[in-house]
Amino acid sequence: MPQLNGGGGDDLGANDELISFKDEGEQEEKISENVSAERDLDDVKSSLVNESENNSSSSDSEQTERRPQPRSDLESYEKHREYFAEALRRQQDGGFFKSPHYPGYPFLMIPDLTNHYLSNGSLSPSARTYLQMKWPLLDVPAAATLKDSRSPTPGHLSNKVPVVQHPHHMHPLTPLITYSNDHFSPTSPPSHLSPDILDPKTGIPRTPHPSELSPYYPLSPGAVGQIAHPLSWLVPQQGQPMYSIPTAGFRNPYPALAMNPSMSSLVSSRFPPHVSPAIKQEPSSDSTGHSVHPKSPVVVKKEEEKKPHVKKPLNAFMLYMKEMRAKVVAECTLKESAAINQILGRKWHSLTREEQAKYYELARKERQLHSQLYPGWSARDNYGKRKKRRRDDKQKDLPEETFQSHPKKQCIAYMPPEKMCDSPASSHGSMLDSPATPTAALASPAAPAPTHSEQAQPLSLTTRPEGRARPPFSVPSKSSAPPSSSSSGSTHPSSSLHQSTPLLSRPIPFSSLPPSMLSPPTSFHQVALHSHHALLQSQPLSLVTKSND
DNA sequence: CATCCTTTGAAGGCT
DNA sequence: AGCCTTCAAAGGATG
Repeated sequence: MPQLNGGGGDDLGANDELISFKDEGEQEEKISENVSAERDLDDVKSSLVNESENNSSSSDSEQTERRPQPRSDLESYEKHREYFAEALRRQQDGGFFKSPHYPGYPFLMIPDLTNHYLSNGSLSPSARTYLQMKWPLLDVPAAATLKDSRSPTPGHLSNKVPVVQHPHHMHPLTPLITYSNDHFSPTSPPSHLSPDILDPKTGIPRTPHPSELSPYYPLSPGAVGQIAHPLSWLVPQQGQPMYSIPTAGFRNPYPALAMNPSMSSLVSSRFPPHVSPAIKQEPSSDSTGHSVHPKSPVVVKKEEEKKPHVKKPLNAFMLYMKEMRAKVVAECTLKESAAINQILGRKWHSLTREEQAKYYELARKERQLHSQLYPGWSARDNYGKRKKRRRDDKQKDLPEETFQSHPKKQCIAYMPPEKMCDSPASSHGSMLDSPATPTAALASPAAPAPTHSEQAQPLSLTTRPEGRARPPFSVPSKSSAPPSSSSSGSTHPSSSLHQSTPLLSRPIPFSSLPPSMLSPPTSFHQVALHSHHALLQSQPLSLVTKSND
């Protein structure tokens, strides 16, 4: 599926996995893994065939391909994942997938999303977005709506949970997807089905030669704002793009960047074209280096305000949060982000090393992309962008580590409502262990990942109150911090506040185990984990992270 | 309306 | 080197 291929040499191609078939061998392997559950596949197949027979309204006689149901019957991509996997395989073998969705465009290219299923079997938001881009008629329920029957949507939430994830509510990794060069137009069929790629004579899709591919996102200036749906995904939230997408039309993006097509599509779609890659270039100089008129502070200030705010790339946890938030929100009665984030924080710790590694890798690519787009950008640039220095103020107010004087509401307020969900208080623990969390070790793919035990175990389940009395397994966070544990953990604001009272608690033994021993989990530390877990669970847990005592 | 809350991770500045 | 601060997302709560 060439039009989905990000093109060769895309070292940023997080999405290569997703939609390109560069490494067919690998793809094949993944696919075969995916379809190895023959029984499921058979079920799906027969189900699809039956449904197809019942619903077949098309007169196509070419039933050589079993196919998923048209929109109304295709409940979800997930449901038919095996089918799609097989279709994909066939496609890679040179065949085509016959789409029932587009009468005029009989063939549909199947994206390989086999690696983008979440653990719950649903597609990742980025994959959803992709699907919605490519298959606008396909109902792809948002994660929030994919809850299985055991977690019915609370009535009061039902009208707030999007049936289909809003395009703008996309996963930040979406830009990493090697979107095809085509894009949607409200009035035209998806371009991947466009006659452009159909052989004009036979009507059969052909594989466009790379040279035939139009420039990625060949939008005319101003087109962005005119295309509501398909491109609105470019603007994540509240009209605010991930990396400040301007309303202005595209200009020639970043000639300085040697970008491959997929990269340029990202640039033109997501990153502010008028932000120079060398963002720190002297603003008072024009492109020729000539000095321009010195500007008054007011003008400079205005221009600064005009300047798009290039945000920090999302880190692994942020990416995870984006992906999982909707799900957690849907499963809980909670809506408050602070509480949700606590849950997510704990869930994050419960992820396996591999699961986390995925996000670290994606975050790394985000950063890489970001740094290529904005070589001169510094996180420092955004300092002060927030309205206020709340913590500065707070710390001025708070003499020392006097949590007790913490005036704000406490998480404890969230305890009751979420028994049903994976609340921070419900099982293993608070995030207070986070300061010692070694996840930073994963920051680089090359870096040794934290041990499975470190991740899977609740770590220090000590909540703030208990935390003050040190848990048996704990050691001061600094003493045995695993390689690198980086400041990360101990650096976030709340933990900073807590630093004088080491809460935490990281179990000693596992952190020093060699990774080979830790992953996959051995019976040894599974047992250990279990006992540790049991111990911790026996302790009263609280969401209170900042106790008053 | 602006800010806080809450999480983890990354980055930069400071000591 | 290690510590500290800020920001990234999110959206209800709060002042």
